[in-house]
Amino acid sequence: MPISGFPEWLPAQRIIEQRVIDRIRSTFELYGFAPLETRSVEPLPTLLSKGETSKEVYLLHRLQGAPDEASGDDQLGLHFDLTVPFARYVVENAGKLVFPFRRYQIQKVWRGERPQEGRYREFLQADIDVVNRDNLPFHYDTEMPLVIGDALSGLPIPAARIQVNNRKVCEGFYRGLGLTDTEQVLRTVDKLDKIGPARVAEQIVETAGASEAQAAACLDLAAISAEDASFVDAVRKLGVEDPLLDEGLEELVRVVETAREHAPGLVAAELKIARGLDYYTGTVYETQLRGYERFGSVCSGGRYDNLASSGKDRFPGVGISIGVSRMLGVLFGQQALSVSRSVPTCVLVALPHEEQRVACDRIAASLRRRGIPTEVAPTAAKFGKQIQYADRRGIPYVWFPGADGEPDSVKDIRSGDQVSADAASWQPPAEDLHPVVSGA
RNA sequence: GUGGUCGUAGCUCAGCUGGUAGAGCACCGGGUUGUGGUCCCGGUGGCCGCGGGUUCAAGUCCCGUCGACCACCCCA
Repeated sequence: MPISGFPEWLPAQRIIEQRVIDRIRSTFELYGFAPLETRSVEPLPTLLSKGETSKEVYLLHRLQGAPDEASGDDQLGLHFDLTVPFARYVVENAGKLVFPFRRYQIQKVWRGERPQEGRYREFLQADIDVVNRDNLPFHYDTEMPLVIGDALSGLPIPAARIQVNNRKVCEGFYRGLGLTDTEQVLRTVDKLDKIGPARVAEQIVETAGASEAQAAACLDLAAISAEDASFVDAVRKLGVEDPLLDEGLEELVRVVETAREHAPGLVAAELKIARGLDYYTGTVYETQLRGYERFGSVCSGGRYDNLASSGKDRFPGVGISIGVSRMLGVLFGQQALSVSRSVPTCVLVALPHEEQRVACDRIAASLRRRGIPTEVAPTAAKFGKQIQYADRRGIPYVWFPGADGEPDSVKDIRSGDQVSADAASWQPPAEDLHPVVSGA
């Protein structure tokens, strides 16, 4: 029986997942991010340092643990994301790392939430971050969406749309408006798509002590959206003044304009985007796949200026994380991904008689030596059965050893074409060598 | 963690106001005695998610539980 929230895929799905991971990984490396893996567990205080997620952290304890072992600062929990462990790692290894430090991390994380389609308790994230000592130049904020756009655009999935906002814009705007509980306003505005403008305004008035005019202004800000710098004018028209607002607008423009040059259509300034964890201090990203908006963000992150520090050293960072499991879970659920075969095998060597297995193994070895994934038929069944064995798995070629000094032959079972072949030199077309993932 | 909908064969689903399980596809075998897919014939396959209760009798009603999904919460 399945365990709620802990998905297990079929081999065909795992092949797709591995392809996706390969693509993401090679793109990350193309941009110079160094590979890193951190342990699965962190001390509880580390995990909780970022806010209200305590309910969702899975604790680790021994079956035979001592009774007093079950509490205190030495308790361990499975990590909730990859950013917090990374921040801890950076502080711990600051002396050995070279800054600015850019790394990627592709690992499972665990959250004790109620599962749904695309929401799991154990899932895979692919994370990039850049951290620096003291001060992190802003241009890294502009680089993040480009890397993600590059990684995702190489996959047979719907186009990604990265929505960007900057918390300085919202906070500055709310402050300039005279509101003090900017966090609360932000949380409420975040529900805009779900509960609608009327109820958001209501709740801002109720929970953040705003006047109706102030609430209306917050909604006006949230309604602004643009794929270029034109959003600045729209914000200015609202007539709110605040230095933090200016700073945020300037930053947001740089993200949007940089993306506009390198990847038109990928990034949009969307001033209603608020979320992400509460340690974000500036830029925030949230990504949807076109046509799959209702399944939420498949990739998000942001700038965090205060996550890691040690003594008087500060390590500001910016990062973004692809929710690989969510993305795939949702696409699998809609049957939006397929793979050409459910095994890596390219060639099945047919077995005429059990006594010829040694010879068939030799043929297989010869093909494998040249990188062609090959298996030998499980039994010396009728050739029809052996072809069927290949067909059901999507294996494209069946190899027939030649009888009595005749040359071997290889059959493309999709077309039925069969030609003479030598195991020492035959080569399949490049596109048949490995399973091919495609959309729908 | 709270609330809701749903769980019948590998898959998609029938099964009436309770009367001890069915179809299509898939799978296996044969027609086709060593080159598949089509077609025809035959066959295997179910603790009706699991546990308890009500009843002479439960797939059907009730409770619990596990799972899937949905809405909150939160978020990848």
